[in-house]
Amino acid sequence: MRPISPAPRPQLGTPATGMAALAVPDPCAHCDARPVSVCSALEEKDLHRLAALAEVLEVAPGKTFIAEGEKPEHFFNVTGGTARLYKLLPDGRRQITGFARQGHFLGLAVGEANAFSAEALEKVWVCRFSRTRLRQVLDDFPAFERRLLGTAANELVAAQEQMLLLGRKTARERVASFLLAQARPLRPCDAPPGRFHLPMTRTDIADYLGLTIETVSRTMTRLKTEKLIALPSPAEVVLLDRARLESLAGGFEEERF
Amino acid sequence: MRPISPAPRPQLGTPATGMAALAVPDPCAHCDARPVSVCSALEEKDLHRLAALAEVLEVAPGKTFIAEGEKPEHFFNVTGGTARLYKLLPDGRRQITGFARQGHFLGLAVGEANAFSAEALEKVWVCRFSRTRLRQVLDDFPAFERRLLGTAANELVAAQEQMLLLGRKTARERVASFLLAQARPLRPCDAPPGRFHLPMTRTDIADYLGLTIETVSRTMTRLKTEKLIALPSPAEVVLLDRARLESLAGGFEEERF
DNA sequence: CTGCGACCTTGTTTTGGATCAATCGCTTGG
DNA sequence: CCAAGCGATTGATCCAAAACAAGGTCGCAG
Repeated sequence: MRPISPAPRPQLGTPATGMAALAVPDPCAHCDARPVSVCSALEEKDLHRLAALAEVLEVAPGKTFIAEGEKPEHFFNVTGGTARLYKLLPDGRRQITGFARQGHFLGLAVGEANAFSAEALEKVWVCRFSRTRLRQVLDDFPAFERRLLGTAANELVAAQEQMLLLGRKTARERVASFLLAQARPLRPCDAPPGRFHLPMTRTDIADYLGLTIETVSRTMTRLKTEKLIALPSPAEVVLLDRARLESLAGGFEEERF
Repeated sequence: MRPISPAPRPQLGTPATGMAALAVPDPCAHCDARPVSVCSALEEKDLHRLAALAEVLEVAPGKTFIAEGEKPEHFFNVTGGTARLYKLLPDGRRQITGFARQGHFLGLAVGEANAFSAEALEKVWVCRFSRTRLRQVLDDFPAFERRLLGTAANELVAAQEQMLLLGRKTARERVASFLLAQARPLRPCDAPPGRFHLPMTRTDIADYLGLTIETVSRTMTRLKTEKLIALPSPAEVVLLDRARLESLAGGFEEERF
């Protein structure tokens, strides 16, 4: 595993074309950690071969590029922007199962139907592979398959964490957990930013945390009045007291005053 | 993929030793479907080689064989019995993330710590591999790795379904979904039984569905008085009206009378 | 047989978050 | 400039499920 040196690399919020679409952020200089990605385990020569099998697409905000229940035709690597992944009940209740950012792999779904829908929150760039070629790709790139297994294992861990949140945490604990997760950098070794932008609406946050929009709003307001966070604007968050947020998110009893 | 013909195979509730520990139920005569399992994609000769790398263990009821937060030393294939998989919050709140039955694979966890604990509900038989040999096993058995990826993808789909349940379904819908899932046979092509045994307590069910024990009990009682199910004993369930249960579980509006 | 402990059920009260209902600020388009 | 529309916030009320509280049933050890 080493830097994919001379190839241009996409920045968050910029499109990526050709081979660059498969690239990922530079590994950390100290620990070599990178966000889990389709190709982060591949050598440069393999990247070129893989790029020939892929198409690069730009998805406009609000556009659905994976539809729950439909036959899976492709698999995707998100290279920029953010997408919401969700499931619906027949009466319209929605559960967002995750937000896909740069490096996220979509379409592992086995069987006859996609288990969820994916919709661009903001402009999204994806690198798309034909599903019929997946077998070929896996056979040709053993490192790719190994990496995919690692990706899936990571997602499974995240899904279990989310089940704990949805099944057993209070609204306050859920929002604290969410804000801390959003503050997590793409490369785990980077320092988490104290200030960041939320690309999703309050409705998205509510549907992700199993709450209503009103409860999300009230809870954020309360965290603000308690000086745990600041909200320069509804979509800008500043973490003012990370320690107390961590303790809240982890489900520790709240200290009494 | 074909039957592992002459090898003895474990029955639910019976121990398995030696190579049989790696075996799975007979494939369905009609569709060749089997429960997802470590070895269900392997040829018989590979099974023998793989068996040499594994130990067979019997886990007594109540015993924890994977502990959340500890360094993962092994990975497991459950060959009989049922285990609860759970995460805890510091104050003791518990979320059961799943129940592992015959064929379930445990320990894909990446990184330095197990993401959950696993505890035998009833007597459990597992086939255990040393984690340090995982790399070797994956390298030696490409079909194993492919199967593992399929397993992980299936679990991811189940986890997303559970997130929908925990985030957006009512108590009634959760219990209906749970009962139907418990009625699902190990081989998907088999007809689901109309009557089955619940190996877990009401407390386990509550911690799996994000409810309290009282709500689970009341909801089951109500389904019983409405003749959707019968409960010959607390642990024996008979599905009396599968269609209405499916509709309930799927989140369709309840029909008015 | 009796007493104990686990587990389950049922009744009552409480409450966290949902629901219903405005209002406020932006942005956009006329 | 104003109107319309959308997202966010805030307030008032409601309710599904939690919490609290008894009992009941069963299996088992003494």
